[in-house]
Amino acid sequence: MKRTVILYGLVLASLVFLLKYFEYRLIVRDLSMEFYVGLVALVFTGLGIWAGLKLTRQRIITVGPEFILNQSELIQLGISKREHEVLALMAQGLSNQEIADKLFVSLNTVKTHSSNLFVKLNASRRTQAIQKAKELRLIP
Amino acid sequence: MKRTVILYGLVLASLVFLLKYFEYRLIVRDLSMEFYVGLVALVFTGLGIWAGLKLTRQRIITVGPEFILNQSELIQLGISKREHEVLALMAQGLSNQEIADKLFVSLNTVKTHSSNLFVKLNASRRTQAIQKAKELRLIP
DNA sequence: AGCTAATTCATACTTTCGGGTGAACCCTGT
DNA sequence: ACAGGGTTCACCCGAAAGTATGAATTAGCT
Repeated sequence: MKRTVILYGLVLASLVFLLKYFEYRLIVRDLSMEFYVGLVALVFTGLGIWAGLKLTRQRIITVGPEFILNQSELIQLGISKREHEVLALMAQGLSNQEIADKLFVSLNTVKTHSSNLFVKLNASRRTQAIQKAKELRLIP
Repeated sequence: MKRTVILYGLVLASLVFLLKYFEYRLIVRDLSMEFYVGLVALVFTGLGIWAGLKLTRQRIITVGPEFILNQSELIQLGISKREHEVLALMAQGLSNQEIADKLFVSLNTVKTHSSNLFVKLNASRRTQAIQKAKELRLIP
């Protein structure tokens, strides 16, 4: 990323240098103006393509295993922190009792959280809630 | 893809047109040569970036949602076709009754299949089975 | 044809889930 | 100080899920 920007700057600088040189030759050898501009256009098009690909290649690689929490959807559905925790543990295949133990709360509390989750996610089963939550990128 | 190339051509053509116009102004108003060339460079850099991204976007999309069934693991665990079907429907958030209806079998049959699945996947809950199955790439 | 694995179904029983209701206790912001 | 949302917990009840066991049928393989 940084290297790409620096490289781009270097190429730009050297091109400015070449530009001046060609400008001199333009007067001396009377090269056509269109050719000169066309060359610049061509070079910078290639440069643009290269820079664009370089700058986005990172994203391409990290598309697979990357997880970005959809916070807006989380807010939209009104899912609280605790509920989100329960949802995540649910998706890992834990039972309500196991979730309760992990969060140091009672089984009933977990039941309340999950019940609220099902309403908010419009689901009637935990498996359905997990499926929907994954689609909405609420959990990895 | 095709549209991108055509669009690129159109932008190029209109830029040639603008070029001629500016060339005229250059003589009349004596605009700086460096400014003129800089403008062309800038525009074509942007154009290059845009074209490059457009032309490679197809690849980016198909990287993520690709799913390759892990057949060897499926055989290793001794999971049958029917069991695999049940597993897939399970992961979609369906209840045993819904799976039974979809496969035209009785609820008891689905229960048998799922019970066998849990043993083979070493899971004690359907959510756990789903989680493990996804890790092993048995389901998308 | 005979064997094996897969598929199907049933019955009975236990455990887990999910729905409904009510209530206490914090925080936070007005 | 009070309202509101979040968190916590309890009790009850019915539905769904999971366990165990047994058995009939079908399909593939030798």
